[in-house]
Amino acid sequence: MLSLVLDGWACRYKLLANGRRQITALFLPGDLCEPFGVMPHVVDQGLAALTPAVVASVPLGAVQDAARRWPRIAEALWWDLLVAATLEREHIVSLGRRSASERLGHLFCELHVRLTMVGLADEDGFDLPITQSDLSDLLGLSAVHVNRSLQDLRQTGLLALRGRRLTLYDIDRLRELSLFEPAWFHPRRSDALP
Amino acid sequence: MLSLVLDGWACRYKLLANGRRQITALFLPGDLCEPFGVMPHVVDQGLAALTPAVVASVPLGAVQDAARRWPRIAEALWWDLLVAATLEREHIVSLGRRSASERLGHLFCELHVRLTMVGLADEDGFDLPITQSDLSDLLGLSAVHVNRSLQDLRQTGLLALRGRRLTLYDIDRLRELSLFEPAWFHPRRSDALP
DNA sequence: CGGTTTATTGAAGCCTCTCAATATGAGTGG
DNA sequence: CCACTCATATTGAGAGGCTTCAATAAACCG
Repeated sequence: MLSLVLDGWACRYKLLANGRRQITALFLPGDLCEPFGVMPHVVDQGLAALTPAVVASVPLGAVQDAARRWPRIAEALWWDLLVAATLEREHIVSLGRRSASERLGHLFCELHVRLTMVGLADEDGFDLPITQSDLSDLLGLSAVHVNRSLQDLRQTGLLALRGRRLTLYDIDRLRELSLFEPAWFHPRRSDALP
Repeated sequence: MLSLVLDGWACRYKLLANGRRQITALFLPGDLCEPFGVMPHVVDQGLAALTPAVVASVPLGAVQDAARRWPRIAEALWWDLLVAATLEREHIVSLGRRSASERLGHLFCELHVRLTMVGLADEDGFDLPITQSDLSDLLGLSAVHVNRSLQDLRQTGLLALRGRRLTLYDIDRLRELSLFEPAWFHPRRSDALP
């Protein structure tokens, strides 16, 4: 089954024996929950909706047929695979080598790019429908510290977060602070086809 | 180009603007540096040898031909893709939700499994040819703290590290301490084929 | 409106970091 | 075989980032 998020936010996560949760990937509207639909019986991680969500499920066989028949579909699937892998690697970099504020800033920059691509963000910002506790599980922090780092970013005048709306006042400065390098977002499609 | 490590250890890494390095994936003998050879013009990360290494390079075209002609090859490539992705996700979990000692222990457990699969480890342990500084860049820690956590593990009687040889005295206890769950290592091959 | 989730704040402590110095080891050339 | 050098490992001390626990405020929901 290939799962496609149509609306809402979802994630893949792992629950450790000691009760801690780490979110491994975040899925926005338009995202595939598994690259290529591959990865069925790998039970090591769970899938969850972070907001009410609408998800389309396509049987693997249908995906394979479509990919075989229309090269553009195969191309899109490879493209998705590449982007997802890149995001995952950047996630590792964030958790390993970025401070709390940098992680938050980097995430917001990434979300801004991704949401813009599907028409869910404008220049000023976007809707952030998940909780600070979710953010903490995504960024490997405690919820309390997420809250405090968020306040730092606000007091620096970089952003505002009221209700569910995140407003970005100075994206360039936020990117600089977060060591965000959007270069990784543009692999050339034609290279992806095996 | 699909790169295959024949001997030695290599890695994929990212260098941040502030000079910090994060290793994103570790490649042991037998590993492909890019799943399916995909990912050429994605310039966001670098490839480096951590020890003197021998690497085979296969032109992408040849890989595609082979995969098309012999299903077993395609199957193996998908298998590799799955395992690499799983390792990457587990890496995220480690960086986000495991302490320094747990990260080290988990890494050693993982390496023990992977090296055993290619005949480079026995029950007692294996050769660890990389430096503590490399370990720190892999685990998102400082080199100093890697050293101290290593000493903790030694003093607990779980392992020894003399020269380049890592000896594991009590793998079961190490796995428990590190929240290592080898379940993720056994997706069923037949599920992988798209 | 009452009840539940989420956000915010305070205080204390531990884990991990940085800086800096020393020790150990490996490899080289004399 | 020794002296020298460079990389790696180890140790100490102090600081800071982040965590935990716990309490309060604010927002959301039926």
